[in-house]
Amino acid sequence: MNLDLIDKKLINLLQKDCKQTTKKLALQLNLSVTAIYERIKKLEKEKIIKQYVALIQKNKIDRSFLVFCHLKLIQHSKEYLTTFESEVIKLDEVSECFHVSGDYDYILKIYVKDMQAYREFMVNKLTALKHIGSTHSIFTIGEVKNTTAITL
Amino acid sequence: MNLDLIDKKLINLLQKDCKQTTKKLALQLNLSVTAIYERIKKLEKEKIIKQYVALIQKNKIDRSFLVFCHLKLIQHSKEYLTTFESEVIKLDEVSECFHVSGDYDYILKIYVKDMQAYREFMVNKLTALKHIGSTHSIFTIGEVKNTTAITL
DNA sequence: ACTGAAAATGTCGAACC
DNA sequence: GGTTCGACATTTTCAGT
Repeated sequence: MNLDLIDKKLINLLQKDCKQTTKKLALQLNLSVTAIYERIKKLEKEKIIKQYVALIQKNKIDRSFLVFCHLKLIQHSKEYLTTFESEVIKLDEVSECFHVSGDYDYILKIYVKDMQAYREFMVNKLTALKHIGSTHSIFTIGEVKNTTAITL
Repeated sequence: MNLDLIDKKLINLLQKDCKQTTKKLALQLNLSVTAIYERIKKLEKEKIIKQYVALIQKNKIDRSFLVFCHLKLIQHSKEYLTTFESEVIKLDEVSECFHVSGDYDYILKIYVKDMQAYREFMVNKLTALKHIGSTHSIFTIGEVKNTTAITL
């Protein structure tokens, strides 16, 4: 699908606040409510907009300690990869997990309450998974930028 | 604020789909529409819910090449840190940037179109910033898990 | 927390530029 | 592609209990 300038602006606005009314969006984009309505429906149908979600302030729910974990498997057979992946998905603390190229195999992004909670997570959950070779944890000491929006 | 079980379930539901009607939420949680309505308002007022956003399918907008970049500054004076941070925030390609402990200073999460776009980003934007010592790029070859939700 | 009701929006068809 | 108009369904919002 081809996105024109208005689509892009619309997407940018919805990435900042998806609960604004079509009326408000229409005003900002100088179009009618119906036109905006139809563009949004199209973006949803084309799955360009894949989801509408609430974002939570993590420090208010005791989950603001962020750790990146670099992880290596003991071996790289397909079986090892898939079993590890299907298991790591289930861990609630792991909000992101990417298979990467380079010195290690995976990067995990982990939100927990504090260092003690991280220790418990490591001991009881992460290193309990099969086929794990080594891990390296990097602790976040400051959030400079953290957005879900891709500016078009 | 103290969250009871219903609040937690409500937050979990809104993190998956924040556009469901209060009616639908009420049914799932066995409460009246108004009760849910007031709980949501409370969560918003307390800033536990900080934002409602649309999530975009990145491959449909040519931004599905994900790179993690580990970055070191040449020096760690407060001035160097703050100027770097205020500059890196402005880069649209950088969706996340965290100050971390360890071998390097920052981890950046960067979404671009492809390797060529990444090269251009590096040459023209990132390494154009002041005070940068070294960078190390890690390329993502697979997305195992990528959620914005924190399960309560 | 609930019921009930008013106000606002969402939704969509139709006629048209 | 865009517009306006209109109408009904649905939701949001809130007062009263």
